[in-house]
Amino acid sequence: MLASAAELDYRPNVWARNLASGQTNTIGVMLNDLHNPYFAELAEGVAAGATENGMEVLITSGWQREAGENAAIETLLNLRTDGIVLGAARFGSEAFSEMAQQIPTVAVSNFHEPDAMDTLCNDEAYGAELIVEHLTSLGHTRIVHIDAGNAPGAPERRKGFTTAMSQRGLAPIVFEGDFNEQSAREAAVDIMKLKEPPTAIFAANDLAASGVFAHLRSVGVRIPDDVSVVGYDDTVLAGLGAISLTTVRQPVQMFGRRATELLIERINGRQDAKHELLRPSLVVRSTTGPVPASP
Amino acid sequence: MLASAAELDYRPNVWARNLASGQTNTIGVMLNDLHNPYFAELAEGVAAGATENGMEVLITSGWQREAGENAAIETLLNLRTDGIVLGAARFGSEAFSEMAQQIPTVAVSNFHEPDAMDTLCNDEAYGAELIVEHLTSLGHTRIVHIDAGNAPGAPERRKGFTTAMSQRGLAPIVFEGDFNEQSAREAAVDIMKLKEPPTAIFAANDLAASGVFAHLRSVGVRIPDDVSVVGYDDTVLAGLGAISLTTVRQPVQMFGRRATELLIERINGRQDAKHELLRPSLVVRSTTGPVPASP
DNA sequence: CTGAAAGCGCTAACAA
DNA sequence: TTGTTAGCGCTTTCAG
Repeated sequence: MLASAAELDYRPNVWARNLASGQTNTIGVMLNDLHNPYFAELAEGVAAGATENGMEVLITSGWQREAGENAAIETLLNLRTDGIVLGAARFGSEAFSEMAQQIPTVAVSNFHEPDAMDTLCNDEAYGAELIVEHLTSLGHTRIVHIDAGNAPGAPERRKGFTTAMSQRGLAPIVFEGDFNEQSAREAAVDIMKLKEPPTAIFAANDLAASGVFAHLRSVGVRIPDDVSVVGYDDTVLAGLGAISLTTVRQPVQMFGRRATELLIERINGRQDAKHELLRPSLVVRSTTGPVPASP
Repeated sequence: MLASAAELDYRPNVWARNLASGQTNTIGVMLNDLHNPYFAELAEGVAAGATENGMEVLITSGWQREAGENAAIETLLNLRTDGIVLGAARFGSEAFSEMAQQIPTVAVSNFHEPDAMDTLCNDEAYGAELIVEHLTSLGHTRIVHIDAGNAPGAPERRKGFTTAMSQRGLAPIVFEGDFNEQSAREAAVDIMKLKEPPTAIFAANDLAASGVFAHLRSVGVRIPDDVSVVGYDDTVLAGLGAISLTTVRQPVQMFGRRATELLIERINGRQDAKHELLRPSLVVRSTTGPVPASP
C-alpha cells in the first residue's frame, strides 16, 4: 500500500538505494559563485531540465576562490552524482579534465577541452555584432569599446566588435578596461578627453556600463542624447529604472537546460564531445538613441 | 600508506559510509531563491561556518515557488543531511515544522515557530531606528517611510520607524508600497504631491529606494540636496556608482555562521529552541545629506 | 591493539 | 508473476 507508506512517513533511504544501484539520479552543479546572478540563472536552467527528466539537483559553490571550486567539485565527486554541470570561472586547471574522465561533465564556459567534456558557451562575437548593428542603424559611426582584457569572454567580445566594425568600414576603437565599474569609469574619463569623443560606448559588461554611465552623468553628458551607452549580460542592474540600460542578453537559462540534455546523453553512454555556441539577443532600453546632429 | 591511496585515486564511498555510520557530516541549505543575493550571502556564511567545523554543505533552491521549496526540502530530507538551514520565504506552512521534528533545523527568517526549530533574524526595528537617527541628526524632521505591507520583515521595519519617530516627537508618515521598484515609484509620485513634501524618504528596501530615486531624478528633484533617500539591505545596487545609496546592512553572513553553530548544538543534542535577533548596521553613501534650508 | 564479521537499507539477480 | 537472497562499501562491534 503506497498510501500507508506515506502516512507512516516512511522515507526510502537514498544512501542505501544509491549504494545498491550505483546511481544517484542526481545532477551536481558546481558554481563559481552564488552571488553572481549569471550562475544563479544557470543553476535554475539545470534545475528546470533536471525536473523535466525526473532528476534531482544539488548545488555547490566555490565562493569565487579556486580552492573553493576544487573543494566544491570534490564534494560532488564524493557524492558520485550521475553527472556534473560546471559553471566555473577558472579553467585550465587539470582538476577539471581529470574530473571529466571520472564522471560525465558538461562545462558552461568559454573554455574548450576538446574531448574530456562537453562545453556550452555564449556566442560572444554575435552579441558584439548585435550591438554594432544596433548602433550603426541609429547612425553612430564613432563607437568605442571598453574591453575586459583577457577575462573570460572578453577577447571574443572584443574580436566580435572589431570584426563587425571593420565589416562596416568603421574604425574599431578599443580602450582597456575590466568587468567592473571602476576601471570602466577611468576609461570613460580618457575617452571623453579624445579630440573627437565617440557618440556611443559599448562597455565590456553591465557593471562596466554602469561605471561609464556614472561618469558621463557626473560631467553633464546626457544619455542617450549626447552619448549612447551599451552594456552586456542584462543583469538586474540593467533593468533598474534609474539606469535602464540597453544590453545583450545571454540565453543563460538555456545553457542550463541544454547542459542537462547533454549530460543525460553522456550518462547514457555518448563518448564524443560536443561543443555548442548559443546565440544571445539584444535588449534595447533607454541608454541608446539616434546619433546627435553634428555641432 | 595514505599517499598510495590518493595516488590510486581511491575515493571513499560516501553512500556506504553514511549508510553504515548513520551520519553525513553535511549541512543542507534550502534557499528560497538563488537569484536573491541575500540568500547567496546566507549560504556563504553557512559554508564558512561548516568549513570551520569540517562539514560539507549542499545547497538546494526553491526557485521562488512554494512547491519548489517543498521539493528542495524533500531532497535534503531524503539525503538525510545532519541538519538543515532554512532560508525560506514562505513560512507557516506545516511542512516546515514537520521537518523540524525530523531533523535539526534552524531558520533564518522573521518567522517564529517556538519550539520546533531555532530561528535567527535581523533586528528590523533597530535598523529602522538607525535610519531615523541618521536622518534626524542631519536635521530632517519630515521623514516618510514607504513600507512593504505584510511582506517578510516589512511590519517590523514600519513599527521600528514609527516608534523611533514618535520617541523623537516627530510624526511618522507611512505610505503603502512593496519590495519592488514600481510600487515605490508610484508612492513617490504621491509623496511629492503633498502640500509639505518630506525632506527624506526611507524606502522599504534598496529596490524600492531605486524606484524613488528614478522618479525624483525624472522630475528634477536633486538627491540629496532637495530630498534624502535611504534604502534597506545594502544589495549590490546600493553600491552602484550611479546610485550610491545610503542603506542598512543586515549581518547576513553572520546569520549563516551563527546558524551553523546553532545547528551543531542541535546535532549534539540540544532540545530547547533558541531565537536570536542580530543587529544590522548603517551604511552611509551619497543619497543622504543635511536638510535643505527652508525656502 | 589488530583483524574478522555483522550489519546499515536498499536493489538486482535469481529461484520458485 | 512473486519471494528470496546476495551483495553494494563502508563502520562498528566483538573476538582474538
